[in-house]
Amino acid sequence: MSADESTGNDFIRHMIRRDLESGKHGGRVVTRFPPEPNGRLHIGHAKAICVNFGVAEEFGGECHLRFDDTNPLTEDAIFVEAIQEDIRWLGFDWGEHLYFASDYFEQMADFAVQLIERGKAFVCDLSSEQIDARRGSLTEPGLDSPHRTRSAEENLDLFAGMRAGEFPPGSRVLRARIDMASSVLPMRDPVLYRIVDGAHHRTGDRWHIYPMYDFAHCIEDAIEHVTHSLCSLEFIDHRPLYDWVLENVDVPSRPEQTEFARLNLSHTVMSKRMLKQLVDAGRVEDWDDPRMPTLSGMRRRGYPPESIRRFIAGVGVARRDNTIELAQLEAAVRDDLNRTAPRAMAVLDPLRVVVENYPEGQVEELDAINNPEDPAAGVRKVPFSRVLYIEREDFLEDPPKKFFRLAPGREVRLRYAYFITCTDVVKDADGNVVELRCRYDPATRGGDAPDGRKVRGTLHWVAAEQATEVEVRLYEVLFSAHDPADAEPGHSFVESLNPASLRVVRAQVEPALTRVAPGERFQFERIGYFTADPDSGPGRPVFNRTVTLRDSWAKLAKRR
RNA sequence: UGGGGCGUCGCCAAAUUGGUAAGGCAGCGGCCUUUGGAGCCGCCAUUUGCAGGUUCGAGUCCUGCCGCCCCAACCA
Repeated sequence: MSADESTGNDFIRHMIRRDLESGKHGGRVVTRFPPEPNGRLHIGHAKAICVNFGVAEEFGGECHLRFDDTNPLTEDAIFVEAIQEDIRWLGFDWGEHLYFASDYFEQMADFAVQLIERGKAFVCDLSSEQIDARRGSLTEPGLDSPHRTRSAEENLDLFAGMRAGEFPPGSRVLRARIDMASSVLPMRDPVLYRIVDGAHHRTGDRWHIYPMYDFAHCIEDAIEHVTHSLCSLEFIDHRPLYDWVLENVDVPSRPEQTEFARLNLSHTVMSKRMLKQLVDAGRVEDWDDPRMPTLSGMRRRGYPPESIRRFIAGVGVARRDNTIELAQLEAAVRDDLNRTAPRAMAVLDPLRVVVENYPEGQVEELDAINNPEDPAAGVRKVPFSRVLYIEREDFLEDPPKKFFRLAPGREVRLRYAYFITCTDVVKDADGNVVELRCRYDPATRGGDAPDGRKVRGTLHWVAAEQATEVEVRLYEVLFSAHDPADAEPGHSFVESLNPASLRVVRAQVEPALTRVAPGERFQFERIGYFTADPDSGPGRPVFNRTVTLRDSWAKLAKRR
């Protein structure tokens, strides 16, 4: 990953540098991020956002946030707000440049009239099914509509009728007159306008006709004087139509479309349809469930926005299909959190330890470093007393080779506290270990042995009396399949949902972890990074596991 | 199948006008360590889908194959 957030040498930036040198577009750079307000943003959108805003920033241009709200049937104002919140959170600012496609409806209708007057568009009375039947196939040309040769006067009259709401939805459309035999399917007399019944979240019932993407998008770009219209690869077949519309209508500028490959992430799905299905079926809590690849989900999961930007910069921008390993995203998240997250101790699966030679009733306040990577983070006090909790998996009665933790007769260090030696193991009637009896060495206070003796293991711990029990949500990948969307024929992507994607435990945490605000991020020493969920109450935090620490012991143990 | 896009290390991704294969993630060794974390050091493509050709020289040019993805919504 590069030091700054831009790779600076992907094909798009090369192109823009070339354009700047040649003076194309008057030496200006104007990009845009054009979300449709019909769902929440996900990590795939983050790439488009970073590319568009990033490029504008780097070349002294501007990036417009434009809602592509041309389909009132699927869109909703609540997404307009949510999308802005997510983009701001990611760290981008569109300044004055907030636009809505719906604000251009009047101009678009005028351009449609221009096309009609120029004999480039016609009103077609065919039904959707009939148009479909006449589209031809990949190898066969389509059939001309019987209405293709209507006079401009008649078309103008019919279009005015459509606009006035004189015809029912589906009864007529405005189509471009291009070429029904084109090998480029979007050029086969594409629909430009359809009649829609239903209120638009911004224009209400003012309109009865709505423009299609291919007609609307290029005009929106042109109206805003966008210079570089960057979109995903799937639109490459639409570029001839994008250019055709702009050539046949009197637009104020000539934007240029360039396509790049969208982001795919392993172990998740990126389609809005599938994400919505997970929400609707209750497979996840909501769009912002911490397991979702949505920006709101990642925010709640504890991913710092900076880490997402670094991640996007690290994977680059190119034209080939790609699926990035989840591990790469997690590496970016760890890299950020390692530097910024204060450390604290929490025991997720407590095992009681009694330090037999420690005075009953005594409590010591020991110094603990808040962040070894950041001296400015300072130190805090951690209480130590006779009864403690350690992680159950940090003790093994019969330890294998290379297990450096606690075992009968073995000495380990309690981080920032003392060396302890396990002297006895207490079991219940079923033979389960329920308590450890240990002795401590008073000379090792703070964790250093004055005689210089070494211990291999250092354990995190918590003083039982002073600890608070809290809820901790342990997340894993949502899907166990590498590419869930690529399910076998006859099978659904939901079948590869990971049943262990959420596990809730009750943990014991040190005092520093009880008064935290939602969104605060911590490293639980030796375990992973956690963040306080919005579900947290005063003094009653709920923690989400953001990502585990790298665990070379787990790797070693798995190998044997 | 017509059209289009793409094939460089397990996953991403660089490589000025052809000049002799960056980097990141993952992995593997080692050092260091009061987090089995972090950090540090080292290893990890005689080779760019395949086969030919041009050239002193090809990932970059030419020819022919092979493979993957996208397009037949009144969605975007």
